[in-house]
Amino acid sequence: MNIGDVAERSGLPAKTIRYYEDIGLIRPKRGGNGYRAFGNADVHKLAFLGRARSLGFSIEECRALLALYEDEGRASSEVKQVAEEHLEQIDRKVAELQAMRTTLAKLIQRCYGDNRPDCPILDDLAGEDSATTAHG
Amino acid sequence: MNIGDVAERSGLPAKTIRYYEDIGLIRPKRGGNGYRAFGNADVHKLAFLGRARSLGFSIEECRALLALYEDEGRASSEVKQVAEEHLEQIDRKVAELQAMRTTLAKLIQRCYGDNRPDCPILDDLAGEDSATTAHG
DNA sequence: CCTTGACCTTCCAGTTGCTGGAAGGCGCAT
DNA sequence: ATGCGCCTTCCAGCAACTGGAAGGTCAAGG
Repeated sequence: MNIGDVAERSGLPAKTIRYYEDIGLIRPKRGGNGYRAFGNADVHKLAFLGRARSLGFSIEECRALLALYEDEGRASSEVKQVAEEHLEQIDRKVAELQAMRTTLAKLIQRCYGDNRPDCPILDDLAGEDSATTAHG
Repeated sequence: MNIGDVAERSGLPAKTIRYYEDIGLIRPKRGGNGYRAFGNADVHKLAFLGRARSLGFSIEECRALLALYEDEGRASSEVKQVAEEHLEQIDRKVAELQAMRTTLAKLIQRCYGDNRPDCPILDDLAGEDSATTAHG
């Protein structure tokens, strides 16, 4: 199978597949013409990676998950730990974004948004401590 | 004022301040020794930038906000629009993370996390369509 | 047989927002 | 003069790709 087919079947762009080979996530064979020659196992791995990435796992986490996947003797606790750490990471990120959201929404609400220059959003950013401020 | 003082007063690392000069967010003067010579206005701008960044505005959004801040004739609607677009961006990101979170939490819950190899998390990533699967 | 076009290859650069480090200059105290 | 702590510039690297240039390959059509 050539990279174009694999891209279609795995849902990943060809560029990304080449990149994944570069960083050692997959090791497709090569044909006599220099083209990558993928097998079904490669497609399967790539789809695995795509799903893991879509859950937000980093490349290194994906590498670890893939290794666990291929290790018949793994303990599911190892997988679970990777997943739990990632979940915590997500939760931290969500909390951070929610905090920003709260502050920003308050500022927006107080801004008239008309053609006059007075703006509580700018006032806040400028450090005028009116009411809302609660940054980083 | 030297960069060290400004870093302390603005809360931004010296490296970041130099970077902000590089990309044209600030334009401190220079003394005869080649050192940057900051004024209070620079410190103020940098603090503004720090707060905007802490609300998640991109550098380019910060640039726009700073320009609006310095434009006495601005309309607050312009500021509000920048802020509202950023708010929507945040909401999209939060939704994305929540979706990941939901899927991931379900998988984690179904994994025993013991020393046996069977693992619903890996099964899901491998594409075995049991129950939970719903990837991006 | 030759050309056309869609593939494939490699390599380099750019994205975002810094951060670290090397190599060297400046200013003050000893 | 020497040491220390500033300051300067420039180069590299992080994550995870993405775009594009320059060129090789392959199957089809004239």
